[in-house]
Amino acid sequence: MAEFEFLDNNTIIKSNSFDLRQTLDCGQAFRFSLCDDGVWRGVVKSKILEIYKDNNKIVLKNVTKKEFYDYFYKYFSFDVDYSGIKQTLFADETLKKAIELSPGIRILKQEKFETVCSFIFSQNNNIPRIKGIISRFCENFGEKIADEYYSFPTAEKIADLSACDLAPIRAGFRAKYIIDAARKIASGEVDLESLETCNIDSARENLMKIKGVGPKVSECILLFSCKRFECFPMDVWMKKVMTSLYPNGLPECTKGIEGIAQQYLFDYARTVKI
DNA sequence: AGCCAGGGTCTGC
DNA sequence: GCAGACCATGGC
Repeated sequence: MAEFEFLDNNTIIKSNSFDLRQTLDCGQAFRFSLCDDGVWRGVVKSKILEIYKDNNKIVLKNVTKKEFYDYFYKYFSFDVDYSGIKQTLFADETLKKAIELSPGIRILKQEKFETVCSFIFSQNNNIPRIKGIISRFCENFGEKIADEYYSFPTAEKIADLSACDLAPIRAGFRAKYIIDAARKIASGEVDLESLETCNIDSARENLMKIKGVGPKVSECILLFSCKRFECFPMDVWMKKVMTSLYPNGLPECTKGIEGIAQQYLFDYARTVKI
């Protein structure tokens, strides 16, 4: 059976490694929400994405075959063999439990400037408030697409502002970091495009030229927008995981895909509250 | 009410 | 190199 079907301008996905809540609301993306009609909506590349589950299939509404293969195929990591990865990680008992809890997590390949800003906003912050700040950021400085839907602001637009212009979004001390990020990205001092292919340590160094981007935020950017699966963001939850579940370090089976293992463990830690 | 949050910077040893 | 204060804000 084919993994994808294309019908009436909708893309239909059949995969047992894709759960909408587990993927869109697991702390990697902050712009999706489950609406009252059961449809997940969010803005990606200035397009309102509508996704819902229909029996065993997932429907990407108004996404044509061409749009899917041009962009969303990689956005949703369908070029990644999740069943193989899960099989590899099953070698570890704890990871097996984590994966069985949330087998439908996928790491997204999100837009880079959006991911940089999102994880700068995330610093010393909680997920509900991160969403609020990002939402106000888009409302104030993005383009209106439809009622209550806005594109993510461009680096060029934000580069022309100053920190006090961001007061309405109530980002606190993070506002000045966003301005610094936008200016360095708009000027080319920090090249986001090279992050996917260049040496991983120079990718990290490059990102940390931005004020407010340290080790944890740079790992998140590389993992959630560049598919650098060896990156391993260490937040307070993952510190708990490491001290209580892996005092001797990560198991061998995670080698090269530490970031994917991390996302299962992050969700597991927050759900079972270890 | 007070602790905490997908941390980083700055200062002082 | 490393510990500790400090940072704005609001969710719970």
